[in-house]
Amino acid sequence: MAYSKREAFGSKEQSLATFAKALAHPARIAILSILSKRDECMCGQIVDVLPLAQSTVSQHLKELKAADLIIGETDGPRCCYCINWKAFEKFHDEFTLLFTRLKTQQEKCC
Amino acid sequence: MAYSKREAFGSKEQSLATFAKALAHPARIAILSILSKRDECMCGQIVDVLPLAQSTVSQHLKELKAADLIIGETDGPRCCYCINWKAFEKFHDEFTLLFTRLKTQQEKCC
DNA sequence: TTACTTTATCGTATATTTGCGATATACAAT
DNA sequence: ATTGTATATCGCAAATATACGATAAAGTAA
Repeated sequence: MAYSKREAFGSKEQSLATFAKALAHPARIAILSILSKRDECMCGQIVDVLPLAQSTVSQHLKELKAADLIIGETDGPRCCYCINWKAFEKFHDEFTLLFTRLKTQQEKCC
Repeated sequence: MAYSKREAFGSKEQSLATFAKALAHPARIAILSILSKRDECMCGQIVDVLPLAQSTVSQHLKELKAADLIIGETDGPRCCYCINWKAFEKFHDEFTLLFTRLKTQQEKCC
C-alpha cells in the first residue's frame, strides 16, 4: 500500500507543489516578510517578533532553506538569512504560466 | 500546549498560506492543469488520468473547492468542476505583491 | 579555561494530511 | 422497482507537519 504518491506525478507538478508547501504556513510567510524588509535577518530577531519558540522558528527556517527560498550565511555564532530571490523568480514565473493558462479558461465551463 | 498556531498570525499571512497549502500537493496541481485544458472536467475523467483512487481524487477536489479555487456544478449524477479564476487572480496578485517586495531586496544582504 | 550568546538538533507529543476500500447518496435508464 | 453510473462520505491506517523543551554545537569574550 505504498504511501505518499507525490513521486507518481510529473516533475513540474512536484516542483510547484514543493514550492507551495514551503509557503503553506503563515509563520513562513511572516518570516519572508520580515526578511524582505531587511531590518532584521537573524534567527533570534525573528524569534523576538514571532509568537513561536526558538526551536520552532529554527525549524521553519530550515524548511525554507531546504526549499531553496532562503540562504543562510553563518557569521560567527550568528547566522544571517537572506531571501533567494532568484529561486523565487523561477517559481513566480511557473505560477504565472499556470495562471495564464487558467485565464484562457474563464469564458465558460461545460 | 495549545497546538496549531496558525491563528496567531496576520490574516494576510494566513490567507496566502491557505492558498499555498491548497496547491501544496502535485495531485492538486495536476487537477488544475487538467481543468485548465478544458478537455475534461468531471471527477471520473480526472480519476482515469491520475494514479489515485476515486475517493482520493474526490477528497483533493473537495480541498480545492474549500479553498475556493474550483467550483463544482452538479449536473444530474455527474459534476463538472471549473477553475475559479477570479479567486486565482486575487491570490496571484497577493503573490506578485510579495515577490515585488522581495526583489527590492536583491541588491545585497547583511 | 569559563561563561555567555546564538543557532541547530534531538526527542517527544499532538495535529493534520494522505490514501484506500467500503458504503452511502443521487440521479438516470430500463 | 431495479439496475447502473457518478460522486461523496465514512472509517481507518500510515505518513507528515507542527510545536516545544532540553540539549548540543560553535563561536566570542572575559
